[in-house]
Amino acid sequence: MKRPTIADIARRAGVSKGAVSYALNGQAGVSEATRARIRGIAEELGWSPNTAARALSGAAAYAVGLALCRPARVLGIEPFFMELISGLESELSARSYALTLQVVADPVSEVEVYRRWWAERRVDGVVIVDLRHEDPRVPELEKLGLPAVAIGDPRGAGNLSGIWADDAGALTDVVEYLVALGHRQIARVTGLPELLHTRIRDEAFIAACTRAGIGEQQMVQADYTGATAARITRRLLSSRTPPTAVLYDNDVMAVAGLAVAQEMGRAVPGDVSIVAWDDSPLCQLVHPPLTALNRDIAAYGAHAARLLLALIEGVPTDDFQDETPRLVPRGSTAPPRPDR
Amino acid sequence: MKRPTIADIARRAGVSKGAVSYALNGQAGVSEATRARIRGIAEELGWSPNTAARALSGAAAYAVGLALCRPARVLGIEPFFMELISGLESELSARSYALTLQVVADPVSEVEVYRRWWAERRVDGVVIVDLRHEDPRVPELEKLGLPAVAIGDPRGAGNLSGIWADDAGALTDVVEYLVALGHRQIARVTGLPELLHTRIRDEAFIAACTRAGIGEQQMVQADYTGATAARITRRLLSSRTPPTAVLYDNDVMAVAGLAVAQEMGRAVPGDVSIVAWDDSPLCQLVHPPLTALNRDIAAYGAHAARLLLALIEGVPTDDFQDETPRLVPRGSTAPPRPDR
DNA sequence: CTGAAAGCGCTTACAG
DNA sequence: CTGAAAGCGCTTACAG
Repeated sequence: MKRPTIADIARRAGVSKGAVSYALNGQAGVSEATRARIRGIAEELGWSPNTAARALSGAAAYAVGLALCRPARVLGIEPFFMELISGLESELSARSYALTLQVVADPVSEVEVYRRWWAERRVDGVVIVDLRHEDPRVPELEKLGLPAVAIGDPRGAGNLSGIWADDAGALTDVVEYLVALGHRQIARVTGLPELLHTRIRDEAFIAACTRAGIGEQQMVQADYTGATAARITRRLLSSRTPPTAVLYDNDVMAVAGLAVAQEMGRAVPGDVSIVAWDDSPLCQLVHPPLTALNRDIAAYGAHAARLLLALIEGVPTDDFQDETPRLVPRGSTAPPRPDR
Repeated sequence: MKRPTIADIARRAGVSKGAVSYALNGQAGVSEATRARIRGIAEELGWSPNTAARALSGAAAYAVGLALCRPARVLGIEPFFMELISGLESELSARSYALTLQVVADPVSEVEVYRRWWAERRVDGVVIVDLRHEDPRVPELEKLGLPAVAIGDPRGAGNLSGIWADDAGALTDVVEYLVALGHRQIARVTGLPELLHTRIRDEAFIAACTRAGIGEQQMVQADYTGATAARITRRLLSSRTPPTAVLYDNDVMAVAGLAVAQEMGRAVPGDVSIVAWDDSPLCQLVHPPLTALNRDIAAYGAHAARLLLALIEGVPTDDFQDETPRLVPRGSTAPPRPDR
């Protein structure tokens, strides 16, 4: 048998379709008694709204979009994205919003996807990640008028609302901790240089090292993959004055760095200390477990979803600063050997 | 300005809306000349179909659903899901289908999600993963009539079409390889026992060991998490007759097992060989790199999407057997020490 | 091969 | 507080 529509409910309740719509959507226009009766009938009939019909009538699509611009292999191994998705989901599904996902090859096709989604009214809003310096997506989304929340520093988010955390502060904490342990030769293996947070961390790293009177700090650009991090780490550890501590911009690279140290017979943390940005379960999977900057990525996602839903409903919103990543010391950091 | 509709195109082309619809959807009913002209105008106007209107008219929703029933932390760390999603996506987006994702807490709410999706006509079909023994989702999906493709052994998929691979064969390969290396004490750390493929691998493991005349094989139930695998591995390696080779049911557990061996001062592969099911990049991130069963998960996803799309379009389909996972030997396996 | 029309299931002004 | 009606942008029989 066919699924019930509001017309069925209206007939059964002896009211108009309009009244049913008002009753079911919690809008003014029906008495509480009628509303309760209509709700009861809807429940009894097992009614659920046809989202297509809703969307066509100019109401929301009840869906939120997320486009991911990373190659499959990188997406797979970095726990970040799935944790973010879980966090988004927890808020969205509680409000019966669906999450529409698309993997894209580059920022240009990402903008294309947003344009299409919005034109087709597939989504009511989007969450963007990996904010870049002068990010082309920001003006484009503003122009489209598609509600959007950016995960990243507000300085790069234009008029979009954003969820952000104090990366510079967190990075400074790490440097000061390593300096306090006695390290003077500190290296940083960075993420993709075009990403805004990479720049912010770069600057904080240099500033913190300068403040500590360290001139020997090194930065090497990488790309979040284990392969690149392994190559760089081999080079760093083979140099005449190898660093005594290395800070990696994600968990995957830090794990790869640890493996290279082991492969080269260097003790961790005896010969070299290792710190990972992003304390995923990966960091506790290896031996020694990695000292890491911990942040609750699922919470980021949940906050982003809440902000976006508010935006979609026309509630004025502001940027949301999430917790600053916390340094969690584990077995991969220690004072450098005295002879160094 | 408002986005163009087929009415705008029809006016401009001097034809009816119906003709425009036929032309744009590649259906019979218009001459090729008219079709080309209408297509040109649509392009010029920047028209894109309103999916809500399409769906409401009884056509497809142009969306496919995927519900994931794993806790956020597990989802995050196991590369499997993101790779599967990437594979699905590659086929779906090429055909302008969206992927709708939802994280659910248990199989019961998973079925609820399917019911709602289908009632709301949010999706045209779904892909289900982690097939269980006597999986309740299978009869439910059959009853709903929601097109569905299962990733898993056809023996558990009922009338649903499935993408599967010969897990038993792959597991047998591993055992025979280890036996050929000289191992007699082989342990297997399994995945969730309620999953169908866990049972299939269990049986294959016992059969292969029996064929090789090995009585000492051990199986310990685990849950894909590093924490559980670490605990089990500590116990295994502490026993009076520790295994000389351990086969883990996913990459995460194998990496955790390696870390425990290192923590306990056991050499890998000298004291114990390690094999991982699922050769994700994780396996090559650690030292020594892990011998693993390699399969192309993105390809699984792509095949599943293709099968589902065919099903949605009413094309008769059959199960699809994907490649058998290939054993990739790396540094974590070797003959056992002669004194053992 | 083409046109005019009904209808999908909602929402939302507009009258009462 | 309630009802009748228009309309969202498509698709698809049904006539010509």
